[in-house]
Amino acid sequence: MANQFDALLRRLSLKVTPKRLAILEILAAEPIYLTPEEVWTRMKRKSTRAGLPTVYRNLEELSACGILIKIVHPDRRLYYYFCPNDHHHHHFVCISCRKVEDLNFCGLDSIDREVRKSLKGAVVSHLMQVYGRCKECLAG
Amino acid sequence: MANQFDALLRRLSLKVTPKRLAILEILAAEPIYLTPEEVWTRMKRKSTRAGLPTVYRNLEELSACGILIKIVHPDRRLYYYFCPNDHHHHHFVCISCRKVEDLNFCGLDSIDREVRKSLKGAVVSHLMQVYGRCKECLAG
DNA sequence: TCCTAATTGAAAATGATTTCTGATTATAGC
DNA sequence: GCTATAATCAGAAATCATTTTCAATTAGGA
Repeated sequence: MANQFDALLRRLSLKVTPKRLAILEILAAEPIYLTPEEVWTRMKRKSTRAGLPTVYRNLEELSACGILIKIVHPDRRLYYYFCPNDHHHHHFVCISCRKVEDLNFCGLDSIDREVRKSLKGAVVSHLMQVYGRCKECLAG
Repeated sequence: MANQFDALLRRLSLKVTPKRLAILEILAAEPIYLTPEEVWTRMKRKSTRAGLPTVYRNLEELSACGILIKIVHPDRRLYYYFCPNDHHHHHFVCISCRKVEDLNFCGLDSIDREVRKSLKGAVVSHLMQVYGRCKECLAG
């Protein structure tokens, strides 16, 4: 199996195309949230040229089936995509270098309990992003 | 003092204009996140006609100085604005009726401690939104 | 009241994302 | 391997929330 994502795509009955593999390789290579356009630029560098709409479509598809995580930038109206290697979806995002680090802490259990108890509602999903500066950016 | 926001605006050295007051009144009247366009529509109903750019400008300004809270919808690429009456910025947002309720629980202290200790980074800001169905929508 | 800077409206611009169309390509079945 | 076919693709054009521009108006201090 030339590529680690080959089997993953097949399992999800998505065709294994050079574009899809390139996108996944780029995102798997750096633990950073990238915009569709940044992924596209990196593809050109790797001489896997693709149309921007293709990049958008694939990122959307791959995040829809759970391979990638998609977030919105809270200030600019942009989508960012990230390839997590584990299943923990809470991140510390450095506002300088955009590096992503995992947060071991997840307060969702307490939140779920709180919503159920005092609001009598039901939690469907949640979004938690913590922004700051990472160790390296604080030093530099 | 004809209007409760009069003094607030003066304190922030923002001119007290009919449009600004109308926007604040609309948002203060319902505990719901509204899009700029929804605010604009409600202004027309109140016969305080304003241009859409004016609504955008004011919402941006008012959220910049902390009177309003601005979030991005995680799926559609829209801005939502909300007028909090207290200072607690964690919300439970009903995905059916869009009503906003406060969450007493805030895990930021623990997160801050975690980031400082194990990542050696510094938290600058955070975004937590919990989506679900409120009591009424669960019943209806 | 007058002056000046802030605010506003209307139209045009922006820019990320999506849609459309007609090629191209991966893969299942032979 | 070969073929059929459904998925995928590129490029151009469209979409649409938001922003900018600029001339006209207005709020608030002097």
